[in-house]
Amino acid sequence: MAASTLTEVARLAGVSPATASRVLNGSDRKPGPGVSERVRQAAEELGYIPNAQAQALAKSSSGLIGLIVHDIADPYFSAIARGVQSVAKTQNKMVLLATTGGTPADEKEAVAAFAARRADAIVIAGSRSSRPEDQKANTDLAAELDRYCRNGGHVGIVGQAIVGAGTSEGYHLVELPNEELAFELAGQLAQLHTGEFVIVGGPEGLVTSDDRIRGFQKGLANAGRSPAEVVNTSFNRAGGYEAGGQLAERIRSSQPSEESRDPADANKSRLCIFAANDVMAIGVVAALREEGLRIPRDALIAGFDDIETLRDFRPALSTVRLPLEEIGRLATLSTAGHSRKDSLVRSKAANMPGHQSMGTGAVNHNEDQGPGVTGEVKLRRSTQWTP
Amino acid sequence: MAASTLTEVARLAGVSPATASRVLNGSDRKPGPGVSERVRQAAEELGYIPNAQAQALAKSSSGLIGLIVHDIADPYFSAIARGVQSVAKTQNKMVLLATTGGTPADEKEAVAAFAARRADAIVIAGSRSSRPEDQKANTDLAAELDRYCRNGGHVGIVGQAIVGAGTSEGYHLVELPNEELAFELAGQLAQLHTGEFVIVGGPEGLVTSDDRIRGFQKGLANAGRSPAEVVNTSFNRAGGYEAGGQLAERIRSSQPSEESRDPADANKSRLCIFAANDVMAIGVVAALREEGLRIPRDALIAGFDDIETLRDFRPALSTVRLPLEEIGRLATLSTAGHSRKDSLVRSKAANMPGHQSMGTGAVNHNEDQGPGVTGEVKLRRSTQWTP
DNA sequence: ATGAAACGGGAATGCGCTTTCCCACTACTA
DNA sequence: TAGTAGTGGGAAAGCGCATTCCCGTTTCAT
Repeated sequence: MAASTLTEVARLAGVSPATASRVLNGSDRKPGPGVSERVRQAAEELGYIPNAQAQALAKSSSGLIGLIVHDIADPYFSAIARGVQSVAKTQNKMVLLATTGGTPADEKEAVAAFAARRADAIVIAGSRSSRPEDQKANTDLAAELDRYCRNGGHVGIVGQAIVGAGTSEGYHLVELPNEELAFELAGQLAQLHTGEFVIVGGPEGLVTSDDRIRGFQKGLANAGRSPAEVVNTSFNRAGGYEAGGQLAERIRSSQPSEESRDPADANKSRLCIFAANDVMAIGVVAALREEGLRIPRDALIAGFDDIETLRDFRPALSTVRLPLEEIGRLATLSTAGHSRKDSLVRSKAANMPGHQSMGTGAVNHNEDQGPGVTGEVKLRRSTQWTP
Repeated sequence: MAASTLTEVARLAGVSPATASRVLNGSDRKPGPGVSERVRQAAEELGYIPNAQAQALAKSSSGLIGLIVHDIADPYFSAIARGVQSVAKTQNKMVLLATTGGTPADEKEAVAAFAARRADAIVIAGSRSSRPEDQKANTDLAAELDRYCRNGGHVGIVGQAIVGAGTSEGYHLVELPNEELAFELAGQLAQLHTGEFVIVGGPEGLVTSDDRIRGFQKGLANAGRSPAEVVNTSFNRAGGYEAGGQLAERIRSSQPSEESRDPADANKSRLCIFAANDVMAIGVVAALREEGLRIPRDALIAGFDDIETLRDFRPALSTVRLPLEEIGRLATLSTAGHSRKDSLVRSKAANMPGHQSMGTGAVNHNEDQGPGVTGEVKLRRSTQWTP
């Protein structure tokens, strides 16, 4: 018992397949009411479901949106995925998922697979890699994307432009103000913390991480502070946990003895640890606590992303809110044309008030005045420490 | 500049499309080495990417796995999605995502859409609804699934069987021992908590929630405790937060005055709140804290699922570990045939030691000895309270 | 009343690929 | 040497649908 076809429906309704096709889909030609009714009824009777493959083949448009993420279980990506999914739904499209672990080679594979499926659009989330060993794969990825675009595809990129990719028609970049927001976060933290800073970041060459680290360092410099030491590790909870273990030792050894401890200078001796994302920050906290240290008594922790499920964490992380779901929406909308008149699209905010020396020049890099994303620093003044 | 076709490759290589097809895909007929080389080179030169739609149409198998979830940003579902994705990758398939918010009508739509795309398999995660008003939609869903299966599709269902769905060949159920594990959790909690219990659950008729509530109540009864009051709300953080607000008042009003408070009887006056999932539990905690209450001083909180990003929450939730990623894997594998000899598949553990009165009879319901899932209670003995 | 224009419907072609069927040719065995 | 099995390749028929023509009818303006 195979699925019924349009031809069968047509035969049952006593019309030609062409007519059946016209009534069952939104064709511009509208058959007569009597005929329409018969066809619709026949379709109902047979439980007809159009073969999307055949449709796609015939009109070379698949109704598919490809989404590329590092890891769908990472709350950062799943939040973006929700945004993508939501606009896909409004457009009657489906989203095809590919997870790559961040490997450019896998991303290239995914793009090829999406191209093979004639996806109408591809959304790439997740940091680029600028590591030398990934350069070749990045070039291949760029080439693959170029080809996809030349064949009429649209791609929306979240974060950073893909190095080596041409600026052809189909490219749409949703920039994330990682550097700017990290800059601002550093500035605000520097105001309430007089002690030392340490940065826990992802592996060198992970652009998102590097951007945030760079911004943070610049923010410190701008506040007249010396650069923070950087610990590079993996860009996830495990990495944060590992770094936290190292830092715990260090904190303990540099701590004043229990007797001489004075709440008044706690702030000076205390470390402020900036983790390049919230999940890492949580890992840091877990490790520190496991070593018997207490937050915020022994260290101040800041993260990035403002992950939803982590907002109820206590003491609350200082972090930076990124509207992840909207970012996903924007990236998807940008591929659908007409995005600039959409109300969801706002101009990118200047996130570095009163500071021009960062070298980025104009804040909005988008030549085409494309969608911009605004974030927000969420500072937690958990300066008081619990003994 | 359109994408190149197989015919073009064939022409460039000086062979027929048939031959080109044979060399570029794993056909059973292997053309001569010279020819193969020419074709492969021509394909390379043209940057040929096979049109998956056309392939799917021709061999009526799409290489697609459909995944239906309530909300991809919910960590419960994104963990399952990761599992699905991982086995999809090993099978060289792609996963198509549909989010439904739990509405059976939307789930039916999703199944139809997947069927239209000729998905090789469909995995449905997310609780069923047993509410009367959803009955019609459930029946429709079952019918749609039945049809899909009769047409050769395979479906893997996570959690509960879909009411009204026939037990045809393609059906595979990955049962979750929600009731059993909640039973056990209640038993263990009853051992360390002498006070009252309250249950915060999802809306009545949400089967997963109902199962967990029922199991918990039975566990309490088995421990000689009176049934807990049940607060029904939405099955997410917001619901937990709302319920937490109500409970806060109640806790405060029933609390002994500050002066007469005696740590010795804290355990008796304290409430133990079981939230039907971790995210709700976090919501409860957030609300209680906002009302000035402290955990675990003023209340004990337990959850369910053991969500990864929530494991570092302090004080740690008592919860139940469900191997979500593996559940996703199992559900996907079950649709691929041969799952029962797979090493990942273990028999379902009996999670109700020494207790036979629950009425479920044999613990393993799977007639076909299909895959089973084992969970684990994670009790947190945070009985000491911080003043 | 007669022409053009609009309309409702069907036949046929093609989307890009797989697969069956068929043919020519080689390499055996008897 | 003749007959047969095996082998590498091509021609062609779809897979299920959209769409372009094309044709017969009706409607309207002239």
